[in-house]
Amino acid sequence: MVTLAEVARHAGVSASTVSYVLSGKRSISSGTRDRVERSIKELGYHPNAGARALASSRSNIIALMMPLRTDMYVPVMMEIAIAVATTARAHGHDVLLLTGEEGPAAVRRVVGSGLADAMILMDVELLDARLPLIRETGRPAVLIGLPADTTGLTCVDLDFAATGALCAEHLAGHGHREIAVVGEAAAVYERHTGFAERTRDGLHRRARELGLRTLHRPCEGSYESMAGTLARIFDERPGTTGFVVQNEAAIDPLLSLLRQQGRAVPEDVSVVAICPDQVAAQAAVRLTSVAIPAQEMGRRAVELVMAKLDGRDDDGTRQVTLLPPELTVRASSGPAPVTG
Amino acid sequence: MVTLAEVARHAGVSASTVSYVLSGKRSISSGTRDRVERSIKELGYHPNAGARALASSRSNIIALMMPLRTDMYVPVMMEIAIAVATTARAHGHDVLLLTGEEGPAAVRRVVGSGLADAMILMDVELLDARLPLIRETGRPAVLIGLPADTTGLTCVDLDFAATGALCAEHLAGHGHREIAVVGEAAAVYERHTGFAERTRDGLHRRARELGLRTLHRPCEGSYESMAGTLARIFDERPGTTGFVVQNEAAIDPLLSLLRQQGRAVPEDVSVVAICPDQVAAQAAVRLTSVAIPAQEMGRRAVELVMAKLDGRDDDGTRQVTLLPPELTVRASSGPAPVTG
DNA sequence: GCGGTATGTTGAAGCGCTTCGACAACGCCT
DNA sequence: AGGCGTTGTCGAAGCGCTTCAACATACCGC
Repeated sequence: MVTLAEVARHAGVSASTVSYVLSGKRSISSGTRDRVERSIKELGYHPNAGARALASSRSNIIALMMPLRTDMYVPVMMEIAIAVATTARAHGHDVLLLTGEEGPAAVRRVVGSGLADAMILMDVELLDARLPLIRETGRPAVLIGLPADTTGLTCVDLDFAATGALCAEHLAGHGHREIAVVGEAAAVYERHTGFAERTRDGLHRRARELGLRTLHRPCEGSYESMAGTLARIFDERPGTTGFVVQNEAAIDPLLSLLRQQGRAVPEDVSVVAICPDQVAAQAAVRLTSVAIPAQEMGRRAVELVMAKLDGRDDDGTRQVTLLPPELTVRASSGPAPVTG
Repeated sequence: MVTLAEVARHAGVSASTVSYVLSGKRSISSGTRDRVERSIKELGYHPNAGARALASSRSNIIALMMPLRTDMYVPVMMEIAIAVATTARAHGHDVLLLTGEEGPAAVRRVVGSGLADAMILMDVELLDARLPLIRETGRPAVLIGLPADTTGLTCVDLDFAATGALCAEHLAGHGHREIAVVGEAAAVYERHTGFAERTRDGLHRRARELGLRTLHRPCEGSYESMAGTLARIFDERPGTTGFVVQNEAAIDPLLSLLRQQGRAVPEDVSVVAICPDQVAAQAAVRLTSVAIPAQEMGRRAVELVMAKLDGRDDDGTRQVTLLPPELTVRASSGPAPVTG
């Protein structure tokens, strides 16, 4: 392996000069810089990451903690992960992938060893066991998701309450009076992952203001469970004409079942989904949907982390970034059918 | 931050002794070991990763290179990634997540800087641009997938040729004579990601041996493209009674469309999918399928990497590990309908 | 032509760990 | 009792980089 010293010798300068050329922390005459850069290229030099981390106490790595759960919608996680990795690289950082498996201990390990300069946590629960650690270590961290108490924390998330409200408004605007919400799997609510509850509550509140009747039912993603859920919904509220689906896995089953039952979308029943645009566009009926801005969330999280690492900490204000939901009208929603 | 030296002082031993307690590379009397371990716990010591990497030229990090593509089935990738991370942790290693974005340069960077001790590459193409680098750097690497030329490389993959053959056998065994294969998106074949072609070829060969007529059609995952593909299949081969689906995204659309056309599964038409078990079990009809052992692939890849890092290199033999396919019979396949 | 400020470059001191060779202390054998 | 191999511990030399203080040089106004 080529070392900095060899580059220095080759270029006829001192090691520190090479270092300053690399980091740009000191001004260097363009002549020297050129010579050094040429030597670097010629020798195929790559700075040693360990030595760098040791000397500068900066690893240029940020840790991304992902859950292990399988009841979350995986493509969204993946999209966030990729956005995080891509954005981090654009800032000269790499991403360490941590699974939830180790739990809070992973935070301690990674922070304690100086392996990562900062962390991004996904799948945050309302009372997340990792939060105390994050607060006490004081290492830069950004959460994707919203815990119950956000004091001292920086969070990014879609504004799910507004998302729920937006869905209610859209359906109300088309004259629907009774709507059903196909929620996430029951386990998601039990675990108190905030987003599902915030969506539900935001939707309920706005629906009440608009005079809508709502019915909220959790649902596993499978075809069978969707069948059961749907039957119970129409059983309890035969007048239901609008659906909001939050569990992406339930989308295809729902559309299948509705068609099977002879209910046309959007003529008889309108459907609004909360899902990535790609999913909405590829479904059997092109779905009116509120997008989950996975990429944007990942990107923002990294930007916030970088700001902290660079010490431009926005006064510690505006700690919670809620992305405004955007509803795209496609082919699955329309005026409520004229009854009676 | 607590350092090794402080632990040593606290325990009344030398720094090297603490180091040897930690690494176990030298025998230590149980008395000393206890004292050191107690000090470590008491002081909350975590070895500094950078210093360790510098001194030992081992970072205890393995890099996982994932593609950025969106035409691959994401959940499988994710499952592999998580299995890799989990298994790596069990071996005391962490995982660095690299996206395809940087391309081959990422290999050079990560290897050159000593950031990672080894690499695992996913989404390997037949003529992958990363392979020459891998070969020349000589760093331990394992591919998930099979390139055209595997000399000097270690690979893990599902035996897709056998998978295709197995599907043909299953359908032939039930008396089907004309079968259609719904393949991956055309882009996947154009990119020459080996698995799709190997499945196709394996299936064709066995089908010919068994006297089956086959028709292979690539298919994007969307509902619309599946509709088009299906129409063309029945147009060209009205007698088709068996389907093999390789594109997971096409599964739900296919089942929907078949039902819509009044073709009952499995009475009129049998369907065999190549997909993760979970997908097969959750579909509208529980699918007879060949599982994609994502977890197993991730786990194996890490085990192989670890073997290389530990110098137990299995004589360099058995470089290619092909996992045997397993077909699970569920509710979507059965005897071919009696014609005439 | 002088003090003073920029500007460019350098030597040396670590960063916290691993690891090698040395060494003491302790049986054990003959 | 003397030499032997074993076992447990230590000191010191780095690993390759960053960064500080110091220095050399050039340039400015007066």
